[in-house]
Amino acid sequence: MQISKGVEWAAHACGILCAVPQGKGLQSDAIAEFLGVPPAYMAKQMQLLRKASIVDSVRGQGGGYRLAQTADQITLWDIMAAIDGSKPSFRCTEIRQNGPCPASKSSCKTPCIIAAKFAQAETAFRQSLAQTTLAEIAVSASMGSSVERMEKMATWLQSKI
Amino acid sequence: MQISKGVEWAAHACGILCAVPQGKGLQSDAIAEFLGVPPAYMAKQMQLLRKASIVDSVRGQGGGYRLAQTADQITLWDIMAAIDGSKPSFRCTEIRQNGPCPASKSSCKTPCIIAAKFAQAETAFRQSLAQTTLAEIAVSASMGSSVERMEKMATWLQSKI
DNA sequence: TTTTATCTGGATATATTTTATCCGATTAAG
DNA sequence: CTTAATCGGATAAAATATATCCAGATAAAA
Repeated sequence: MQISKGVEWAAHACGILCAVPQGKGLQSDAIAEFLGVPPAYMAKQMQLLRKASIVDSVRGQGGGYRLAQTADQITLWDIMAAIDGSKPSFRCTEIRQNGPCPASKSSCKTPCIIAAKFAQAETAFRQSLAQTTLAEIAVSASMGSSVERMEKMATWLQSKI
Repeated sequence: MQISKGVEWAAHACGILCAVPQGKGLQSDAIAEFLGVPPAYMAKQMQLLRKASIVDSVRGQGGGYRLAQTADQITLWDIMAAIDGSKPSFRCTEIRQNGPCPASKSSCKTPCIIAAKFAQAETAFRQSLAQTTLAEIAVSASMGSSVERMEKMATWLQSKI
């Protein structure tokens, strides 16, 4: 069970967008350059973030992406759900209805106990991610970063917007 | 992010093995028949369960599979880890070290905050699964089952061991 | 108005993982 | 010795993840 790389990229992309001033936008290619990832595929992830209303896009010359919500409203779960989807990762195929001793249709109105337990575990996973906001991530990331790097990033960003 | 079907199959397979009397074994093909799944692939899942010491196998004529531990010692997490592996599903590719403003090696001794948050969420997931034992599942399943079905299952099992 | 820069959406291609099957080797009962 | 079962590896098909490209839409700037 692997989480797509796009989730990692998208999370870092949103982190950069935190530093983009109000009213400005950062291009998809610039984001890809900053993260050192393939631009064409990064663009796909940005489109998924837009569909989920996590970022806004501005078309045309001088356009780009910006956050559609404040950083404390966006959670890691929002980002993951935008990229990977929010369908349960455990797929119950109703095995209990198969074979020589199938459970009756009527007894299968309540979900299979195994599926229920997995659903419960996935809820725990989602809730954990939903407790982490982008704001928290941005702060932690800047705390763990040297002053030199922060200045370098600010300069780079200036040259792109 | 999808959990492999094998996890579902393995969980149900272990459920059946709960009903196999001490000292007896149930063949892989019989398990597949009972669950209505492809025998060859079911056999692969049984081998994974064996590698994880969740089941024991007996080779040769009259052989088969049985639980290697008591039902209350086996958790859903054990089964899932046996089939899907226990590697983290979020893969941190150290994006922060990429691009025009890379983080220094020395500042990357502590894990990336994003990876850390995902690790935390996965721990919540695992702990939730680890709290559910096979015994609990077997009881719940039998509670939700009709007397007719339980008898049918017992008869079928008798014919196979 | 024309040019330029950017996102949009779909088509396509490649790599990886999942799903599935088969077969020879091994083991044990009859 | 013959039969019945798992073991382990090789292989193949299907699905998904990863990645690229291009024509079209849109908007700012010249």
